[in-house]
Amino acid sequence: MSVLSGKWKFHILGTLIEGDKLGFMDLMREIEGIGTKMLSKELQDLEMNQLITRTVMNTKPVTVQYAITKHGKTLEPIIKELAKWGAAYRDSMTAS
Amino acid sequence: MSVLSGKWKFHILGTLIEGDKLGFMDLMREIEGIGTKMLSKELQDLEMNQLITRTVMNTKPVTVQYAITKHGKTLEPIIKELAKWGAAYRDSMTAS
DNA sequence: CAGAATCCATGCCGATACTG
DNA sequence: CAGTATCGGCATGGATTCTG
Repeated sequence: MSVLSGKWKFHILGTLIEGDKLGFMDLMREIEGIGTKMLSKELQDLEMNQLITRTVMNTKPVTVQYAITKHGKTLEPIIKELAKWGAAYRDSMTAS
Repeated sequence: MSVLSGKWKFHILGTLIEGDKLGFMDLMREIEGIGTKMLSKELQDLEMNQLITRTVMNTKPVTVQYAITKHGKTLEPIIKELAKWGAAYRDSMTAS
């Protein structure tokens, strides 16, 4: 299941699930810490695996929209669980 | 949530959840493909994060038992989901 | 059996600069 | 805006060997 490898895949998918239809810059802003290279690479991976779609708009400064596919949505419960678990995990660590 | 990074963490956790109390060799056999270095390293990671326990037995050739902790069990639903998803994903790819 | 140690290849991932 | 190109560091992870 190396489909979900990479530091950012889950985060990207999560962001895309919440806010449908996001542009490149939107993702950059939401994810915080990722660079253009990583983002575009991860995006390509996800597109290849048909978890997201990439749509180039015919506007002036050129915009692109990324969105979750039906297939990608099947990951929603997992991502939600993962997010919950992550939060709970952090809490339990506050015994520092 | 880089706690779950590394290629094998999920697989190890999954194996440990199904078959409670496994030795080093058991894991090697179950996981197939992993080497002693990776296995012991991942195991240490997981122990540090308190997801598994490591118990050294006082037997002749020395055996060690690894087991899931209560904390680790909270990951069970996620791992199960992930496994299901992985299977479904593979199926959907059989449109090659 | 359990694992640490060593050596080494791959590639992940980051910063910066450049293109359409 | 949305990337690609390039350079390079550092971590990941594999094969093999060695220890208690």
